[in-house]
Amino acid sequence: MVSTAAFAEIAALAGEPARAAMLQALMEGRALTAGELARAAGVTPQTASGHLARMAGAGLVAVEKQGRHRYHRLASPAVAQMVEGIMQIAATRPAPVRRLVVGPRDEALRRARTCYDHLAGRLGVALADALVAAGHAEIEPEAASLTASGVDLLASLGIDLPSPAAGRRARMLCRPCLDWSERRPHLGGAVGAALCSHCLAQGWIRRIEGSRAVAVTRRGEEALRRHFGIVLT
Amino acid sequence: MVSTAAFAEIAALAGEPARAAMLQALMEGRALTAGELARAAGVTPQTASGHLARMAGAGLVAVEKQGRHRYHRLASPAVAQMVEGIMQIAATRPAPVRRLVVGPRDEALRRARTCYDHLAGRLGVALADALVAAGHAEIEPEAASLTASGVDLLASLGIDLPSPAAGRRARMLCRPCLDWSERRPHLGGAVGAALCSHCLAQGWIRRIEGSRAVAVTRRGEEALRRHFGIVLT
DNA sequence: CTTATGTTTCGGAGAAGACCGTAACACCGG
DNA sequence: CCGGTGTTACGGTCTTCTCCGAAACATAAG
Repeated sequence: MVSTAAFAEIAALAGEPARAAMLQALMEGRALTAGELARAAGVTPQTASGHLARMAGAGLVAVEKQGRHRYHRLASPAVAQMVEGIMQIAATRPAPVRRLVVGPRDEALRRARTCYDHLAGRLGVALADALVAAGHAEIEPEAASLTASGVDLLASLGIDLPSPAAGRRARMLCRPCLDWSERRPHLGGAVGAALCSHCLAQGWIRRIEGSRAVAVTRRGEEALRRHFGIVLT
Repeated sequence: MVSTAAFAEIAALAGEPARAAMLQALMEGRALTAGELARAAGVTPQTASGHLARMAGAGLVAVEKQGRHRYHRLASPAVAQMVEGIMQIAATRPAPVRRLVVGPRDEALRRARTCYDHLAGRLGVALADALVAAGHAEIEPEAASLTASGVDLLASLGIDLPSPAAGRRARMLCRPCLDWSERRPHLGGAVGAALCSHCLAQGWIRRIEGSRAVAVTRRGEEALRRHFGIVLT
């Protein structure tokens, strides 16, 4: 058995508000400094440092020294998936008191955001829906797959997909990810990551500072409409 | 954002040793009484009762009254997936002190066990490998799929698969699940569950009391060899 | 009705852990 | 070599939460 103690320790690490906030902040996929994470969690740098040391020791975050900064990121996609899993449950909880005022920050997040390394929110779901509608993908809650035409389309856009099994297969299995705000699956995993980084590289979207939200640029709107037929509301 | 508070609350619930033990016990997929869970966690019934009430309130476990017993089970497959995700990380942690003596109980678990609703351990992985080798399935870390021949095979064995999209598609996407003891993917999700329950129903395997381990019966050995070409070491 | 079993509620004791202030330590740029 | 900034270590306070004993409640059986 995965020792209950080890299980509890990992979960307990994620179960403290300050550390939880840091993990969520790291879900934007970038590496952040201890100071940034301290601000994100609303604690002093000393406190954050202690938390980060513990999480690093447990293999939740990886640290990279660079000059006088120490960049922290999630240790692996597996950790991101664990965080996703917890968020999934947390999101299905009945809201204790329905927040009447949903800030603009929330609205931006629901519209488009990153989920570790891929796109989520209405944008992520719209992208997934568009691919399915055009026969480029099959997406179910448990698994997903790019069809041959989907692989071709992405290749024609210059998105280089990882090539498992020498990439000789026309179809390509990929990971679905249940969107917590839309409650519908979107594309995650390596394919989702490739799509997301391509959108960023092409300037179709850009990150909004200090948040996991992303903004769709004017050029992005046009590109998404032309290539995928998406018009984001 | 999924409020950090909600996220932390869920993780904290899973992060207390007694509750963690209960969640792990519930991963065998059956509904257990409060008393059984108390024993599994090594606490008194009063303590367990309190924990279970909190977890039920948070939507982690579902309760069903039956006479003077109250049966508790994981509230949803999503919760099982969250637990799996945490176990994944806990399993990759460097073992603090390598346990030299691995009990027979551990050996049984590594050989064959249930993972919420499907098979895991060497049996689960061998089953997955056999299906892949025979061209009945494609399994990758991120996603998996039964091929047309796989769907036919299972149908011919009398395993009724869930039929998404009216089941008119020959192929069937399904969920891979990384085995924590074997570190390789096996079949989970609805297809894995169908396979597992069929094995149980046919008497090919039987549960070992008080554990997530299962034993392969003599009849099961033969059936697994005949239908899938599996010889479990 | 009475007894036995399973479960929940209540209250207090005890332990664990988060937090910050202060101070020391590393590294960059000049 | 020397400020300035980002980060880590230490010590003490404080809150939080787990845990069990005792007792009440619910249900089934005799």
